[in-house]
Amino acid sequence: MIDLNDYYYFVHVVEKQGFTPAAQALNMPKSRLSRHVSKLEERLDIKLIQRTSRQFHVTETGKMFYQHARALLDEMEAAEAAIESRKLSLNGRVTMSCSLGVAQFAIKELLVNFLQKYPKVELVQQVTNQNIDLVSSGIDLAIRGHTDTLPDSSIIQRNLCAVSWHLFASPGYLSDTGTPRSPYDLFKRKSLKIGWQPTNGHWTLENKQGLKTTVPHHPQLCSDDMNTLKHAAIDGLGIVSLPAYTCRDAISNGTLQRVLPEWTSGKAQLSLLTPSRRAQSPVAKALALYLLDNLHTHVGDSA
Amino acid sequence: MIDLNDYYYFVHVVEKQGFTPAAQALNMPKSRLSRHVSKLEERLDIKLIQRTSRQFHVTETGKMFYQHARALLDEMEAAEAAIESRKLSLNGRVTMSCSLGVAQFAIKELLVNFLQKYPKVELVQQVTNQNIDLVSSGIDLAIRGHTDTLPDSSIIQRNLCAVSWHLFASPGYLSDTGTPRSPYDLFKRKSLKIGWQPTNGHWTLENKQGLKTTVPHHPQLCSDDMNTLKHAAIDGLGIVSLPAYTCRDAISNGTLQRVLPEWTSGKAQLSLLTPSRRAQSPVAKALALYLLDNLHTHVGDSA
DNA sequence: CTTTATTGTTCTAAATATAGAACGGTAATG
DNA sequence: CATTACCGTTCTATATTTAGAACAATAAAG
Repeated sequence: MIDLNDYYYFVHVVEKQGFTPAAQALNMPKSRLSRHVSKLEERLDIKLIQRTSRQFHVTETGKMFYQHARALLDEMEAAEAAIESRKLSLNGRVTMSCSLGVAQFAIKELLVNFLQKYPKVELVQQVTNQNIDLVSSGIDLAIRGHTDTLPDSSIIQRNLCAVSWHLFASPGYLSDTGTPRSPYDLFKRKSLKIGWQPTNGHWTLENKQGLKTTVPHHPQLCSDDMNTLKHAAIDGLGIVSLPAYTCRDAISNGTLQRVLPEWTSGKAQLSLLTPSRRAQSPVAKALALYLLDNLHTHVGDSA
Repeated sequence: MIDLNDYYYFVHVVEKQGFTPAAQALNMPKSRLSRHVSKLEERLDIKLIQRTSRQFHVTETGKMFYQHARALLDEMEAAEAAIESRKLSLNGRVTMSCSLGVAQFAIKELLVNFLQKYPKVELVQQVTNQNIDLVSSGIDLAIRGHTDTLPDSSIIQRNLCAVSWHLFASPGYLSDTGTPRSPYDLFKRKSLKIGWQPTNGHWTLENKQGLKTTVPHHPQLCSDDMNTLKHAAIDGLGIVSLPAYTCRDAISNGTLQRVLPEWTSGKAQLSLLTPSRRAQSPVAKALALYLLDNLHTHVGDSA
């Protein structure tokens, strides 16, 4: 079977006029080069390099093959360079908006990766839980979480990923107060609640069979900040409903446990909003693409 | 590390619009394609194909990379086609001349391989032990064995390989008559001799230290045909001096043994003669090249 | 002529890639 | 809504490839 790497090895052996110099130029054992070139000759059923321990001569056929193989490698170098330049050439400023929760839990590492990949890009991030007007604020793209379909507008919306909300509590809390077995075990429990309007709360639970149950609970702490609620839960203050991805780390290191794993406490959608597809700068496009390509693996339900 | 095969796999996945169709087109498990494309993306540190179990989307970067990768594959196909066409396109007649011994023992398999590689080539082989005039006989190339340097002429000469002559005899003969320990043990032995002029013979032996000894022997059979002499020796008729390569098979299967392995009974040179380098047809060039590239591995002392 | 240095090839334990099946996730179908 | 069919990924025993040393061959140096 054809092996394109043979081309690579062959070209270097020809250009360095020998196996040993090629091997040290490529920093690999010469035995490998030897076997690859032999394999190539065997496959093509033609001698490309005439060699003894002291002579090195590229045959006529070998010279012709070298021309093609060199062109192939040039094409490879062009491809690699194009990728690199696409990463390096991207520059300029991009402004984005997102909620506090998304900023803290969903895209933190992603933005760092993006900026490392495109070192000339400047990113301005406006973190707010209010919905603001993208166009008048000069924002290139925004991430919004929502439960229902967003209203039509001139804004371009693209679906990023689905996000389930789960119930969480600390292992200590659960062993102290008992692990709930059904939604009814949650009735009027002490809890933590996102947002402060209203100050009393109820969870709408849904299982895989599609059954829905609404359970009232008693929030001891209401906050806009998911991180505050999460750490309150870790400290054993009660049960909290949060997007699944916000607690993935706490679940894996055991500081939180999922309550009623068969039930979800909400289903939201993350969408990417951009003012208008035409006017987008290359940086904004790249960031949008990057988020579309990668966010779901960091945040999506299936991740 | 860079792996050019990744380009190959990537191009096919893009062109077939999926891993499964590409896999069956290439007749390989899709798991391999999956890992290769993943590896490529990881190395380039960029997503090329956005894929879930039901969606397949080549990213902008992926499309650009595809253009280059496709060009690379085109170059590969050109290279492979050039090799094939070089093999197939070669046609026409080539006439060569050589001695009976060379024809029987040195180039028999080589010529078959050559003709299999270039199916449209016709080969005319004139086998004779006489030196004939290449130009007037319309011979494209000749192989000549000789001990001394050939006289200068308009003929192009290229060295093919050095050929040592050794002494051989059958194991039976040696056990019957005693295995010689030194050249003197050969004195006036019954023997087999190449050529018939003169009908009495003497061997000129030389060892690695450069010592030379001339020993007279008594030929019971003189013949121009090495094969006749070889089989006479196998049948136990006596000791024979022949080019080493003619008896390589008999040595390895045990029907002959080398006599006085420290001594050679002559040193010859095989040369390739061509009328004039300009006037050569492509076929003649190819055959000359083929013999230059391969003969020494079949015949040369080091083979 | 012997020694030395350097070449390409061969050998073998260890690392890597592969084939094929099993898997988990998703869209279309009844 | 449950079923079916299909897609890409993951898993794992098997097969291939590799690195590094040993090797054989050859030309240059002493």
